[in-house]
Amino acid sequence: MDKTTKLTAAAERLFDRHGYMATGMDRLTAAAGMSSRTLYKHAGSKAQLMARVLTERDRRFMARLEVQSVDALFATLEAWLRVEGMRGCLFLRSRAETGGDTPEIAEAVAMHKAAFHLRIEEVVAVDLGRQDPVLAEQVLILLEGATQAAVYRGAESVSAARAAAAILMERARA
Amino acid sequence: MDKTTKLTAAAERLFDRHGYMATGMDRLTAAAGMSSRTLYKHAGSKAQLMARVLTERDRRFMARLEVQSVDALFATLEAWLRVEGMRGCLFLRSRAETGGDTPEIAEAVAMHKAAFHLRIEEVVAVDLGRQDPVLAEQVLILLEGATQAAVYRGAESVSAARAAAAILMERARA
DNA sequence: TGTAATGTAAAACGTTCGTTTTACATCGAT
DNA sequence: ATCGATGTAAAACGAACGTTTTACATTACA
Repeated sequence: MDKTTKLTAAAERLFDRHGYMATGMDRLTAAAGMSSRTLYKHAGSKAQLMARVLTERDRRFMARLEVQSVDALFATLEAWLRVEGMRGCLFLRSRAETGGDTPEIAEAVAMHKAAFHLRIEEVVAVDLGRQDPVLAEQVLILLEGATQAAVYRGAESVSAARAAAAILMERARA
Repeated sequence: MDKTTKLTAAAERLFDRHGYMATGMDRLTAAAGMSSRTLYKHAGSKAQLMARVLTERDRRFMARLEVQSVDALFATLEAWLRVEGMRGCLFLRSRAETGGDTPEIAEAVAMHKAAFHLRIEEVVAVDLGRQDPVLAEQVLILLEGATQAAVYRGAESVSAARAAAAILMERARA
């Protein structure tokens, strides 16, 4: 396993579990199994490491969202949350912890959220046979809400969101 | 204005704007206009200050949620977000930044979210004339989702969530 | 065989962290 | 007039922060 990959994976796990700011570089070196010198050669800085974790996560997450129906979006989210854990959106969390003041992180978050929004608009258009920006916004809100609610309500919140989306889709079709 | 109140208000603003961990005590003393000695006399510790900010915010927020209809919940949320800013849920953010490992904070968050959930179930029951746990869960998800989406989509996300809730309520009534 | 790259282990950098302490001022109630 | 409470200003605490450096080992290729 590549050193950089191992580092990024370890960082993602620790950032998610303990928070970005609360995760020190010593904890990272221990988890990644490398010296701080090697870590900095691959990471550059903590901010760059955070940004790389986000772009890598964006790649993995968006790959899963290549589906054809709104219902499949929720099925995908549920599987994702069960595997990756339910501690809230790592993108918005990074933005909140840095106050949006770290350019490389703010940019990675903005890119992801723009792609996320666009993908949902596309899936809604395919599923519905026409564009519907308001409905897409509602689906986005249900996905964000399920992610957020799952933190304290558990994975069943995705089922509730899924059912709500089905109702909205049904009504939009009629 | 009471010293403790002033401190709590300043802390809430800084925690929201820059993040909990990224806000140092020196920044707090400057913003609250008091020496560190006085600050610690009133705050106890940073964790206790965080917990107090949360319980105080819970009080203010829940007071606004004393409404009789689901639609009013969204009207209230929109007004809240416009006044208080849209940087995500301060409760879940505190939990994420501490990894849930600080008991007093984890407890404050749990209390708030339990009260929040209960209030929504009550409002749904009043509005609908009967209990509907699934619908209440969906309204909760729409409220959480609008709060989260508003961070990058703006306050109009609340309007979209509000319209979605209206559709779900209408269908539940039929 | 030798050299350049890549790694580790560990100390050290200066800064900032949360918190406590020291020394001194102000002020209302007795 | 004084005592106790309450405040400020500022230094100091040890620990942890992100980052760099020093000294040394391993490996791969010319």
